[in-house]
Amino acid sequence: MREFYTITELTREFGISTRTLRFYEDEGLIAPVRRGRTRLFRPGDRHLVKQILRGKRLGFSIAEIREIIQMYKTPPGEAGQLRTIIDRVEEKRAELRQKRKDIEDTLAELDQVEETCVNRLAELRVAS
Amino acid sequence: MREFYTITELTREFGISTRTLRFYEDEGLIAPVRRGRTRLFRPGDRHLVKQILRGKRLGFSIAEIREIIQMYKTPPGEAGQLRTIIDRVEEKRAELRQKRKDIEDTLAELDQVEETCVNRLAELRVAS
DNA sequence: GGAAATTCTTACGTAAAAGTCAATTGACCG
DNA sequence: CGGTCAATTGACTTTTACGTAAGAATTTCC
Repeated sequence: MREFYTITELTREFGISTRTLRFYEDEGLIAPVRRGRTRLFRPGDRHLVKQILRGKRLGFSIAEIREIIQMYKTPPGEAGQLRTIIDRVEEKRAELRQKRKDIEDTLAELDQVEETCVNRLAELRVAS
Repeated sequence: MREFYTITELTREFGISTRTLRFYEDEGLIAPVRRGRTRLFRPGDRHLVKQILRGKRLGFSIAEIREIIQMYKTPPGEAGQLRTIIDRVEEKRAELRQKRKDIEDTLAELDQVEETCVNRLAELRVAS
């Protein structure tokens, strides 16, 4: 595993722009180190970018993604804080399960659509 | 099943604004009938709204939702068109399967977070 | 060592998806 | 018939998530 990635290496790997990565840094989602003014992305930063893009695909806003990322960085914290985190984790899981159900429902309806199409095609073949 | 719903009935049921429903109409996602200038939503319109909101939860844009909705309205079409639809259905399914995988991955990471928290809580209890 | 490429900051622009506000217009109720 | 409540259209505003452009500083390559 490489020690550092340049910004354009990551933009190419993930198909995003430099503007986007800098924006994510402004938003506090990633914090690459610097050599002079130039950003150096560590493997951990790269993994964060993956998680961010995964969140985006699922329709989470930057603010929501920031919350999720903060969960990943579980701080040593005291008991009350730990329980708060556990609660938030459960909330996010509920959201994700809802999305998963939405997906299953949509997939089922698309199956229906395809079946209808296939049947009509069969009818067309019989009629010809 | 009721014949018609008013706009505010639907806004209350789904927790959205009248502006939103009118916006969806402008965008061609729904087409409620009119009594004078007032919109009357039929059960079919209501179901469409459900599908739209499901799409939104999954992070689809209005344009993408419009595409999906058009698939549901499978037209009688000729063979070539039917095959085009089948192809598009398969594309959407691929997208949905990607999202489902993203969800599974995120859920797994959240499980990890929770486990870490629970373990630390246990340590705290031992130390006390 | 000079040109070309990469990176940086700063700032303004924009598309999508509504929110908000204003001015009407019916529709119903006592 | 007067009032009030719900609905409509139209215009302007806002927020999010970047795009784009300008100009300076580095770095890299021949």
